[in-house]
Amino acid sequence: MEARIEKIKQQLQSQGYKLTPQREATVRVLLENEQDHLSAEDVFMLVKDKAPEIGLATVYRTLELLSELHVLEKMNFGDGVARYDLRDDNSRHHHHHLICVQCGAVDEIMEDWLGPFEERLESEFHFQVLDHRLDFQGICFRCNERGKPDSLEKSH
Amino acid sequence: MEARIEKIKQQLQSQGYKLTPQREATVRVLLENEQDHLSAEDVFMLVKDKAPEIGLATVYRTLELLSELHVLEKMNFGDGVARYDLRDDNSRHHHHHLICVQCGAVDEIMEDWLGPFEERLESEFHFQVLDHRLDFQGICFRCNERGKPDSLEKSH
DNA sequence: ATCTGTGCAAATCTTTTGCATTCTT
DNA sequence: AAGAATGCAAAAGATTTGCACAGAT
Repeated sequence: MEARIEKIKQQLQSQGYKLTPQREATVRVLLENEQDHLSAEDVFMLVKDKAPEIGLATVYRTLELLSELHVLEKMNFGDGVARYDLRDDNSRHHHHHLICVQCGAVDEIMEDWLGPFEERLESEFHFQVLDHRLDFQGICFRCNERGKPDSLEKSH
Repeated sequence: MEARIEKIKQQLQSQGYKLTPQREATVRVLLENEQDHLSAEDVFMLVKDKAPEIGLATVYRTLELLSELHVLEKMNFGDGVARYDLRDDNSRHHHHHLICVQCGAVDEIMEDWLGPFEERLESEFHFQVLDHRLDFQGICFRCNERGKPDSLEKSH
């Protein structure tokens, strides 16, 4: 954790920015909730516990800055708010999302299935791929289990 | 075209809704610009040519209604506005997007590459897939050509 | 008459911006 | 003192909602 903060600090400094207390508190919240796809409002509320004087605008500015540095990825799952994902260490991000339409959970698959397709895009479509995004909408395993704990259960 | 409007009319009527003149004008705009991923504002301006008295709220309500009926898909490409895609005739939609980060164009690939993965998700992850979304960000063939018309051109 | 749909304006919600103040160097 | 960063409040932009009115059955 400290190592990752140190790294982000260096990414900021290499571009002339500082890791201020507010920015650090924001980054810590993101690290502590790495799987959670927080919205700006979510981050704001969590950061307020650590640094109650912080303003919402600062959170937005920090998230924007970190997105520009490719520390975060700004995503939109269609619910009207932007959500932020810490990126894997370097450049491209290689995971996919499983979005449950029932409970709203967003799980991640930490594999990259798209390499072969990206090659086809470049050779056949002359499209130079910089990044990708793959989301599946459906019913997650938790909701599936809840609905029919096992095949022995009677329906009503 | 008329056949598709007729079909949408029936989808509406089967749920107790009517294809009013405003709704029909909206649908026609969507059909005429099928590849264009229009925003609500875009649709509004185009519909105004056909039906100048229409209100923006009506366009929003129509787009929302058609999305609920799965005639349209509401998408978000990250530029702060929702965009709408006519869906292929029936249920699941099977095309992918190539989003150019340089000129903003959104092209479509009318193939479905994900069938095998969806099977894996169901068997390995117990995730019941209802739909998916696959977007690639990169540089489109047009911008690529503009940048280097052919490989004979010298760089500066 | 009733019920759906519409236009307009106001309200709401998320995000951005202006500006005076604070912090860091 | 100078520049960067912050907090607050106001502004902006997209979308939704309340409501009186128009249209169709």
